[in-house]
Amino acid sequence: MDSERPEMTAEDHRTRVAAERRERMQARLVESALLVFGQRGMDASVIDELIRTAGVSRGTFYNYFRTNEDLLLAVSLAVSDEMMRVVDPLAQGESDPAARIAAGLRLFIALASDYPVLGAFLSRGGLRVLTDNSLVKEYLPRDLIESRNSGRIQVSDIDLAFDLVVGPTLTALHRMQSRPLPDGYTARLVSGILQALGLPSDEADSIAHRPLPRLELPSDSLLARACARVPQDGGSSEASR
Amino acid sequence: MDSERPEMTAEDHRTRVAAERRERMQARLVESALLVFGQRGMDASVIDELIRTAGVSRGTFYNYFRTNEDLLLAVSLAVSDEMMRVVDPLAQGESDPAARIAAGLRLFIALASDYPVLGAFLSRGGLRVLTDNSLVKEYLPRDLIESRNSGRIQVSDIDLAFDLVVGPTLTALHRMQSRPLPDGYTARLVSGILQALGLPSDEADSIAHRPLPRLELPSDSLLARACARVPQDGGSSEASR
Amino acid sequence: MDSERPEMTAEDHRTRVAAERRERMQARLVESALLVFGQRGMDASVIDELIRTAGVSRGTFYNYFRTNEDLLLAVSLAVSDEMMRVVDPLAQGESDPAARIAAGLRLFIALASDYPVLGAFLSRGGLRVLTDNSLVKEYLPRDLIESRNSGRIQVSDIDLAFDLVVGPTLTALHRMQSRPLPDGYTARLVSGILQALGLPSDEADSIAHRPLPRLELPSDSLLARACARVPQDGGSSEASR
Amino acid sequence: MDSERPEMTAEDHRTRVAAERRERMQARLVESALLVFGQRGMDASVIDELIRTAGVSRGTFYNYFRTNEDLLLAVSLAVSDEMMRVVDPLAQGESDPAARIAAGLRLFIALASDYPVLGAFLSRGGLRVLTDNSLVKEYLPRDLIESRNSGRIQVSDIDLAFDLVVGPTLTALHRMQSRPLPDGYTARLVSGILQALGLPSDEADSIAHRPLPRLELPSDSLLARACARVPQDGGSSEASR
DNA sequence: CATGAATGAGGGTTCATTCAT
DNA sequence: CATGAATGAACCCTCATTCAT
Repeated sequence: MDSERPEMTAEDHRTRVAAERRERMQARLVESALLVFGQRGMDASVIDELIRTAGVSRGTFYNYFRTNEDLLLAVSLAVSDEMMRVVDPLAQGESDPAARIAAGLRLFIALASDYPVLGAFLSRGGLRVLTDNSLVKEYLPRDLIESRNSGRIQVSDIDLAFDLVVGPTLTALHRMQSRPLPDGYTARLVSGILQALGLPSDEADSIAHRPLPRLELPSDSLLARACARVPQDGGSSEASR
Repeated sequence: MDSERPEMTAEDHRTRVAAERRERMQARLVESALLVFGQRGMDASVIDELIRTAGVSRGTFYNYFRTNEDLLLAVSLAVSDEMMRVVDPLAQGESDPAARIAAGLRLFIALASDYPVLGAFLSRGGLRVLTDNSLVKEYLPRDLIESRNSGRIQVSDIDLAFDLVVGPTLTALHRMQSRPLPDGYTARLVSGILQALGLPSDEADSIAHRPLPRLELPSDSLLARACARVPQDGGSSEASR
Repeated sequence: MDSERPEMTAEDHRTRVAAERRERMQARLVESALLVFGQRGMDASVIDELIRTAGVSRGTFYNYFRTNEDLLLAVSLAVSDEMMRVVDPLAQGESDPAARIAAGLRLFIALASDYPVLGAFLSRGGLRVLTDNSLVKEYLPRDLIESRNSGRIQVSDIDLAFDLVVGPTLTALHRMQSRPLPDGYTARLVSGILQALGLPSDEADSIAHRPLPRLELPSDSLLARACARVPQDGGSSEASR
Repeated sequence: MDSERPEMTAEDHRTRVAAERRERMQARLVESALLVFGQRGMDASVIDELIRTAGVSRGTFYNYFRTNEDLLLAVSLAVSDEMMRVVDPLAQGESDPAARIAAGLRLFIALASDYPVLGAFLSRGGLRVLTDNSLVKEYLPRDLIESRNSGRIQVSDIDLAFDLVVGPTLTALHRMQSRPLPDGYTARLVSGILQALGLPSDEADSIAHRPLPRLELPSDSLLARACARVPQDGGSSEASR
């Protein structure tokens, strides 16, 4: 992997180093933006605060993003991507689509709870951002459709099912911003959602309280790094699962 | 209330006329602000557009409101007030608290549907504004508590119940902004909500589909006047009830 | 002129006063812009310097002009307008079109010499601005055409004649910026121009040396006011006629 | 120049190769700058466009020029130099200084016409750049003085003569930017200039219409290479001579 | 030398708020 | 009280220049 012709190596090296630096800077900016959007909202004038948070010059920002919205888009994508990579594999462990939905929601809320920066971002962004998330945009409808087709849920209109699922979840994210969710809250919320979809209450309850696998962030996690930079740090939130 | 001493009458008259003028101006500003907030959101730069919409000078605005947020507050209060005056009396017709919640939600959504200006405003405002609304802040918890205490619903945590009710409603308001809700959507949404709260599905369905009284706006309605000033006017939306 | 109905008078008064204030501010800005453009050129970043020169806030500028070019246009128009109102009536005293051209050019150069602010502006603007001037754009072609049609000049191509006239004039404006034109320079320049157009040298000389009427600026003169605000003031320049 | 001591040769070689590379890079930058200045003017933000045009990195630019103005100076010098090397030898063929001036002007204008990149550059630069040009700054005054001293022209003030010559020429360059000069335009312009200087019209005409030698660019011509890189290429412009 | 990321001063523009008339 | 000109802080964005690799 190393005994190349020297002149190739030199150039390769330079190129690779440069690309890595660029990538790290981009990550640093996205990470800072996640913080700032969470604190000030998506419509705030953000650039000044961002570059202070990232410890970077004005010009640097514009070397990476052409505009405010560009940045928001990038953050949304990065967040979405990381959530999917973390939550989805765990949720896919369930073969029952209703259980999959339940697990996904609980993990999702747990993630937002464990990483308050994420919660703040999603809560601030509201439906606008939440709907951009692959987790919500891709996986949820897919699981809802499968649930309906296999008769697991009684709601035929997928849009309607979507509203019944996403609405309470978002409201919970919002609530979480002012104070941590009480013990068992999330499971009971999800149970309610399943009942709204037409599952019998005892079954909903049992599904919503199954033990959950442990969330594991990737080593280069955006969320982990972003949270590490907030003054009051978010401890673990066993309670909210 | 009127047979005063004659020499006072002239002054009284002047005072009363002035007060009425002031009131009318205030109403005009709030009405315009409702439009503008609905179109551009709560964080937008609003004042220029507002005074143009109201056909009023900059200075006049500041004679009535000290600041941007002041205005938002006033609009929220006015909206809240009118909604309560319209929806609540009708909902109170139900003696079953669960049915009262169902009727309230359906009327609420129907109102937002009939008066798109209201829908836009509430959707744009999200939980931030919705939670300020007396309808939601006062009446809903009251009915939820009563329902729980009388065993009509199985959710003991009122906050949780609140999330299960408000979340889907808000999501529906949001959905409505891009396209009218399909026929019967609202009733089925409310049925789902009731099931989430623990009602059996057949009972939830039956309650959510009961005939509704007709909405009647007060003669000096803020909503009616605001909607009358929008280019494409909102027709009646029987469908969404 | 004053015994109107009182309520009309009051409003009229207010309206008129406001309009006058606005007009004065606009004049002040244009006047300052004339200075600044003359000192820094048309492409310079001008707004900061302008508002400092005018002693006015950033916002005020934008209440009157939407952009840099807007301002340049306004200044060009104002300058053009004043020049026409000053120079043209005097030049029209001549019935011979060639003599009219000669008088116009000499007065034009004398004006730029007497009011260095104008000279700087026109010199800096070069053909771009000069060609926008009605004096040059309207009157000169008209007189050239008349001269040609009556056989006073031998150049049939009006564009060519235009170049032969405008070119040296502009160069003289440029020269004037570094040091005052020597005595009789302008007359000799104009004589050369007339010869270029085909007049015999003795006739050209005689026409170019005729006594000139005295320049008289309007009482509210933009040029006078602008010059009055320059540190080293431009004295009279008998020499350059 | 070549029979050095053998042990030095290797180093010499390296040195010479490096120097040549440096020279080629410098030429490439100047060439690109000529294009860019011509397209965007002297005051435009130029460096980004320049390095894109030259296909070179930011840093490289600063290895050759310390600043923007440095670059403009270098381009002016290079342009001036090439023009002199092309035009002057041909003009010196005339023994009559007036004819020399005429030939120089016509060749100058023809050059700007044949190589639109040059025309754009000079027209954009105006007197600021034109006056820096050796052609104009050195040769023209010399010929004017000789003409005056030998009684060929009647204008005693050399500055005045200069204005009468340079002014129309510059205006013609400007005109040429919007549309090609009509047939014979240049000759007639030059005839007018000679008349302005005091030559009789028939003589001026005859001098200005003498056949011209053909322009021949050096093999490593800056102009040729620059023009070759412009999308729509400048064909030959026999017309304008 | 070549490279291109980083810098930050500088200029443009908006908009909530004040205040003299 | 109505008016609308004036204000200036706050933002957005560009681009000449530097510097580590």
